[in-house]
Amino acid sequence: MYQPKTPKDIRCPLEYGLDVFGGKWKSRIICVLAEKDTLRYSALRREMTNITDAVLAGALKELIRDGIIERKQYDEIPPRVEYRLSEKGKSVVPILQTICRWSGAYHREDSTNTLLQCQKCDYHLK
Amino acid sequence: MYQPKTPKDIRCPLEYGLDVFGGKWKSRIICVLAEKDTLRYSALRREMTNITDAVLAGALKELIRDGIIERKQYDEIPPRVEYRLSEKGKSVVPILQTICRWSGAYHREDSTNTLLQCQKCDYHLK
DNA sequence: CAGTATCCTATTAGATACTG
DNA sequence: CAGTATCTAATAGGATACTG
Repeated sequence: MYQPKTPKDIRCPLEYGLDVFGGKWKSRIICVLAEKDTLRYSALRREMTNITDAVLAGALKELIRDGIIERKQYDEIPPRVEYRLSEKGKSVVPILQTICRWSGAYHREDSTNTLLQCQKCDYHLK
Repeated sequence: MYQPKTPKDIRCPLEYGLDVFGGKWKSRIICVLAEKDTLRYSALRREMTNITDAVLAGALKELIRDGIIERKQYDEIPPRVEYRLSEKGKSVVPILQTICRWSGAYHREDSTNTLLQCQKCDYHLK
């Protein structure tokens, strides 16, 4: 997990937003949860393809801290933890779709390297 | 300037978009150029407050490569170079404003640490 | 003036092993 | 199962000096 020594100088709302859903994994996590609604930790990791636990757990913590996703823990054995978007989290989805739609015109898929979870995204863009 | 060894796995339009205007400086540069229209290198650096040449020049190169800004060089002495948003660059401004508007509800300014160039942004949010 | 070149640090991301 | 603890690697970002 990562922890900056200096508390990150976020100096305007725009920078705050880009920090909340920027980075390599956060937007993917939000997209997957937007589609699947509720996922257990292991299912979420499977959807992400190639993320490691250290990185996934770190990203989830930040998303929880920023109020984007909610974590619900069931005290069972074996343990069960479910993740889903909060209302705030759901409110960023249209923004991500807007970015996606804007980029769609410029980012032509080389077909060898496209995310499965973005087929939904492409569908919405038609 | 920075140059990744592996060519960055951008796997969907969303990731492309976040790459184009994400990072610490790119969105600021776009905002400043959206407001000032055309700026020389030195004026742009002045607007950014605390950016170094190495970092500014690197960010500008990426923005040019991605077609967001245009560079016009006048062969004078002393040299003059002007930067401005391309049409593609102008088309991202509404997206940045959307993010800004979304974040505005959550990012409460601590007033000690707010960007000058975001006063315009705040103005638009009223 | 408008950058490059070089070196350095901080942060992000990844690999691997381990645990309640 | 759902993580944490460590360690390492890659990269974004920064400081400083220099140049056509």
